Amino acid sequence: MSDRKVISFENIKIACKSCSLVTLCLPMGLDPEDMDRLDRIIKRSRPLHRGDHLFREGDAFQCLYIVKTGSVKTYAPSEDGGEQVLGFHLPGELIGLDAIENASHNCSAKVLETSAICEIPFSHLEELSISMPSLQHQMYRLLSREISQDESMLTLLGKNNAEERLAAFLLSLSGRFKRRGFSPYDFYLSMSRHEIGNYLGLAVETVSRLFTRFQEEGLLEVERKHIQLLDLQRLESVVKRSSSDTNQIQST
Amino acid sequence: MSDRKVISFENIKIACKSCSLVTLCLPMGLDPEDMDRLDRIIKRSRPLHRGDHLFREGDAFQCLYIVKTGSVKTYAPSEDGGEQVLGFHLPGELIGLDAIENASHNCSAKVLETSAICEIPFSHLEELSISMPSLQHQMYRLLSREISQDESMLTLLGKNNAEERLAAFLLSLSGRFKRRGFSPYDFYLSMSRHEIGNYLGLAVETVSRLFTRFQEEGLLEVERKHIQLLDLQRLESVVKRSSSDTNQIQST
DNA sequence: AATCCGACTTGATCGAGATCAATCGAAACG
DNA sequence: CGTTTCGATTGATCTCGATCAAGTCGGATT
Repeated sequence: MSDRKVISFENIKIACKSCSLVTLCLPMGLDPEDMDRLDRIIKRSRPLHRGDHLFREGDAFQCLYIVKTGSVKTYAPSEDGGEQVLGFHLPGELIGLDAIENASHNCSAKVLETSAICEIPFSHLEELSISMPSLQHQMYRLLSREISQDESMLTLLGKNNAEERLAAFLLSLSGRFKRRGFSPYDFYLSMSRHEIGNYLGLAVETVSRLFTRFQEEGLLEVERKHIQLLDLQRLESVVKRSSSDTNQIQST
Repeated sequence: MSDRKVISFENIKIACKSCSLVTLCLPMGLDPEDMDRLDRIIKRSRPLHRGDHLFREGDAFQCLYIVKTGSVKTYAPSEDGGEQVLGFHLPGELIGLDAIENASHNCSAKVLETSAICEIPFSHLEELSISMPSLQHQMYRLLSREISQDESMLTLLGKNNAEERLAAFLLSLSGRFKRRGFSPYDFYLSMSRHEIGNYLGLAVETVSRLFTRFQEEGLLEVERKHIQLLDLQRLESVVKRSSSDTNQIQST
């Protein structure tokens, strides 16, 4: 009990109510009693390591997953070994929502670095949400948010050029780090240039060149995976001046 | 009561249990009693006409909408008058799910042709789903399906070229028409070339040229908005041979 | 019937970003 | 500690689809 190692292992198994993510995670806004009930169905396994899968495309859908620490990427593999990266997931973010419908996963999820993950058996969660309106409401909200995010990603891919896409990506990470109490200016990328390019519909070389260019323009400092954003304002203006006169439709 | 006009008007206000869409719409799978309870909160207004809005970006979120007849497009307007088309919605499809989270719509919805629409006040629906587990389950399924669809759209935009995108679009329409009891081979497009291009991240001219090319190749017959798909198999193979060696990531 | 207007088509040209190729450099490993 | 490997960078070239520029066609208006 007084052994340091044991204590640090137990930290991983911390309950929701004591978890620093409680304000932006699934149990957000539940009253203490409801949070305890939810807490009881959540499984907290030992940490996963770089390259481990939470699930693979085609696996039976059993659980939703929440990143507690570390990061995860989700991607849709294609027959020929290629893949489309669908998202990068930071602490507090829910993974697997797209699997509810056909009861099997239609994407894979792989951890990008040593990560602690909470597992939530969906059948229990659904059961619980019948008798817990606030949890049901929270589920609707989170599902809806996922849709909104995918839609803005569709707009990014449909309307924005390479430069705007990368700037938007960096700003998204920045904002999410900030909300989690990390620096919005200074962080490490847990994904490769390849994965960033894949996610943004760009070639690796393009991503690499853009990092170089952004650095030359004084927007950021980059060294391998270490990123320092020097001018958020200007980075935002890179995204804003998007699609100014492309693909417009006259209102009919 | 015996007046033809009244009867035909009442047809629009047909209850879920008598609606031909019942097998692929929100009430799908509910038992008769539950279906009646749901039915009672659904509003069926008079038909809307081409160009009418169901809602606009920024509107307070009150209702979900279901297309009963006709078709609707959803799109995200941008300051400068441009827009990103997010989807085209056919009978039985639910609209507005992305608005639950922040209680206001973050896209607009406009009917493409004279359409009958069912309105479902969300607060009532949520209330109802507390005491109706099957409805809650159905909502989870539909929200999850929307996420899956957006994700495959992301893959389409991220990995597929113009030809593959248009083929995929036509096949998607074809399949959805088929499920609704319409011909999967012969249909009319309710959206313009502009809107198709916008949706697929392509210029109008590209869409137009592709229709011409597909016709030359004997894949389809096109005349204005009238489309006849002559070879679904081959059209599928156009989509399949996608992203064969682009943006692949070696499994690490 | 004339004309007007917007949707669509077709052709010519251009450019952003993909692809190809070479090199570098850091981490991993025997 | 040298060697291997894989990610990242940089340069050169090519290509798909955007853009620019005319036309064409059909439906609506008068």
